[in-house]
Amino acid sequence: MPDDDIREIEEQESELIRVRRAKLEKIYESGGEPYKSSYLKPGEISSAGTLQEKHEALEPGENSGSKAAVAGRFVGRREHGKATFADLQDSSGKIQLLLRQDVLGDAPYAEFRELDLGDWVGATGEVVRSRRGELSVAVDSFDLLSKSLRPLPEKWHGLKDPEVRHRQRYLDLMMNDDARRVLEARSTIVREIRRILDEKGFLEVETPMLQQMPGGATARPFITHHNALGIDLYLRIAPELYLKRLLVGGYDKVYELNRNFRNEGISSRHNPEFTMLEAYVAFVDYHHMMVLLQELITAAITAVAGTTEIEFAGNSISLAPPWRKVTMVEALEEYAGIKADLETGPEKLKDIARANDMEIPREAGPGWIIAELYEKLVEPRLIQPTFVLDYPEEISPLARRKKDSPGFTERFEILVAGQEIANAFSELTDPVDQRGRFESQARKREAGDEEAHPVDEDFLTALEYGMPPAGGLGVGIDRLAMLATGSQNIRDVIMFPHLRPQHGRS
RNA sequence: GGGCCGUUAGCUCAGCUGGUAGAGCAGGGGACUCUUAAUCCCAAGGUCACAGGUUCGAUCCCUGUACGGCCCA
Repeated sequence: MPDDDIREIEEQESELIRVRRAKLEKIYESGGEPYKSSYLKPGEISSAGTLQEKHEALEPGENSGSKAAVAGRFVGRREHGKATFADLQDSSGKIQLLLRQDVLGDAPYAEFRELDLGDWVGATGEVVRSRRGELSVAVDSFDLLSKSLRPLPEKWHGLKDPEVRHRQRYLDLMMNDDARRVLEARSTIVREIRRILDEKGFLEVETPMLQQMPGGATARPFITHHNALGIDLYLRIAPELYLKRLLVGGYDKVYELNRNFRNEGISSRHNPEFTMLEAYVAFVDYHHMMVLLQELITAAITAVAGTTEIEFAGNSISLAPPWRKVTMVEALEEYAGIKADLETGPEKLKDIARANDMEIPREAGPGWIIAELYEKLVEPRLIQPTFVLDYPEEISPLARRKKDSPGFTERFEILVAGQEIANAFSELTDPVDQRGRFESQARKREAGDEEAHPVDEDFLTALEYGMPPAGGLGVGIDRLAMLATGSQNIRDVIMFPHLRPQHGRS
């Protein structure tokens, strides 16, 4: 890059950045290295949290007599002429540095004053407690580990702009304890779920993300392309059909905790890629999956919140089991005052739907209308954890039919705070029935329903070899993390949520 | 997709039915050896998101666009 261009770019930058670049140049000119390769040896650096714990008993004004090394981002400075207090932040918290010109020497003290907030710094010295009671490292030596060229967001109000918080998550993590707490809570949930399933003898597996036929859910997929094969592939909308193939293969407890991709709108409750737990257990039906789900969800929430009693969007929610069970048809009557089931007759159902401002696609049958009424009128009102049972067959092409309840399946969802948290059913294992379901989905597809399930011959072949009776479940991990942390926006529980591309920036 | 709201200094925010913008923090210079939003003094910092329009004159009024937030579908 010609010098002129560099100069032009620098002129466009703010004064703040230019000052930092000048300091960087100065360090190079004096033979310094502003980007070190390492600091001390592993184990020699103490975390802020460890020091705070270890020296808890140290009295204000008292010196511990023991030396320590710390390393972190330089985030605060209070200068008093020949003495300076500084704050270092590491992943465990903050620790104060106390620097004195008479201890450090004139030149190093002046050098420290050249540091900018945001720089990574390492320091050694005696652990002391200041007269005002703040645990501190009385610095006898320090090193600049990495120079920061950009100014930090404001120290007191922090970084609030949700757009910057999500686009530049690293700033959010630096500035907002709450952002760290929420994202770490998500990690806790995932760890807890894995721990429980592993203890129960489940096998964790990974099945294809790139699929030739996107199945296992009703949703529009992302399309991608395989150059060598010359074919389009789809990012999976669900792992379901592959996990079931593993049951055909003889595994009796499998799970996958991984990403799904659905090509739909982005909102405070939808990210195009989201994390889902899917688990399958051979020889059980959906009643068993209710017990398992209750255990998983209460354990995950408790691991984060310490209790099953949580607050969400102004509601007090008790997740203590057992949770209430209600069928979809019962719920529709109880919460919406609508008496409707598959006996009601298509014309009457359509009248009810229209009376509730619903648009009815041409290919929609009675089962679809009932489910849609339920979703629209009942779901938002299910605040306390509720199992909603027995979904119409029409919208459940992979679930087993419910005996004595024609047109319905052994399927349930868990609703908490008006949101679907989990979905489960007694799996359909009958290959002949499954083929019929696929075919009726295919007819919907032909009639214009882009989300209808395609006929998957390869999966049908697998089923024809025999799949054991099984219960299966899916849990939306992002939704669960929202619930556990009281986050009302899915973007707060995803490290790097999808945002629209910005104009004029790469 | 629709409605409402927002976008002003690096960050957090003010800005009066229209007269070319202010504060705090951060940054620069100076004072200060126990502060923790340190304090005090001085100086500096702006394409008021972008593009049009109305007007003698627009951060302000109007239209459109981009991005974001909330609500609805």
